[in-house]
Amino acid sequence: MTQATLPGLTLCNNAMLRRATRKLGQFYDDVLAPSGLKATQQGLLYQIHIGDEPTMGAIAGALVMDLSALGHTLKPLIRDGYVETFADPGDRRIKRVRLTPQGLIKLDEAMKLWRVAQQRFEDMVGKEQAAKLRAALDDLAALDFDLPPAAT
Amino acid sequence: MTQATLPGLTLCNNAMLRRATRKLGQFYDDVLAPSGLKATQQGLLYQIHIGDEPTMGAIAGALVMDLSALGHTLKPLIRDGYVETFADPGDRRIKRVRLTPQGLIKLDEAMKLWRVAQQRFEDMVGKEQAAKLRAALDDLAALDFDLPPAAT
DNA sequence: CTCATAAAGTGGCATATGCCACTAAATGGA
DNA sequence: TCCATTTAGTGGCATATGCCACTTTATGAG
Repeated sequence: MTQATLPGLTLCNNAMLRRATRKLGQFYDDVLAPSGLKATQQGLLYQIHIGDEPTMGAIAGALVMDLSALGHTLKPLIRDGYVETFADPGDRRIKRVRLTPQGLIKLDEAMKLWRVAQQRFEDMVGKEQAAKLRAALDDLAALDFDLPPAAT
Repeated sequence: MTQATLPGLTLCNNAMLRRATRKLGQFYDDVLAPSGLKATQQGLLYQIHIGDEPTMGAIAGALVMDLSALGHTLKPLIRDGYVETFADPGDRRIKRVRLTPQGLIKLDEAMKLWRVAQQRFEDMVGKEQAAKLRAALDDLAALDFDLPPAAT
């Protein structure tokens, strides 16, 4: 009960991650603002771009994101004409995604700004440090939390 | 244009951070589910708990969160009777926040689950590694991105 | 004391994300 | 061939977060 000695939330891996995400998100968003895209949208356009007309599921998987969340996030981009979807000819359950010409132009524009943000970030924390952090985060995203005990 | 050689979004510090946050968030949320709280809510209740009837601004600052976002996030917790607010007697612009008795009970319940998640996480990535990650994320949240060039 | 300005929140609007219940389409038997 | 099951998305609902325009209080000149 002596809350004077209670540890801060600095001990929670999840809370720290969210907090850092808010901070960095604000920074990248600020730099990307002139393009009219949020950092999340730039990242999503890029992910679509580097794929070969990826399916919704493939994108969601790559981004470790819920499929329905991806669908929601895609809506404003489709509305604004940056992205379009089409049913896979071979399997009509599957919906594929691609950038429109406008989307490609917008992505180029956003990438220029992204490089600025990325560079400024790495100038502050150090290229090495940044790479190490990304590697750690990559590992994190790949973890498999299932099966609590799983002994034997 | 040869997208075959385009680097994955693995290079974007921000994207990696968000991705890891989604992953870890799902894990902590899963473990906390029996309490009915999301990990963000548990973290917020805890932050309020360790403070001395903190002001909205103080909480937002500690969590590196927008003040209005905090206000929004607090609503369901107030609605569910876990948190209550009251005007500071000395400065009526200031609103202070505290847990209700119910909120304290719920926090205890959630903390038990949180420890399980935290422990399982550290068993997987290693206590050392987790601490290092948190430290890095803490530094990140403390960065000051203002003044781009700032030479001379 | 009076008013311009700063400080602290609120509300509205928009995106980010998740879960769940459903629908549509493909698949694997019987 | 026909149906139970699985796969891929959609829509609705709820929380997480931000920005911006205001409203309410304090404060600090004058």
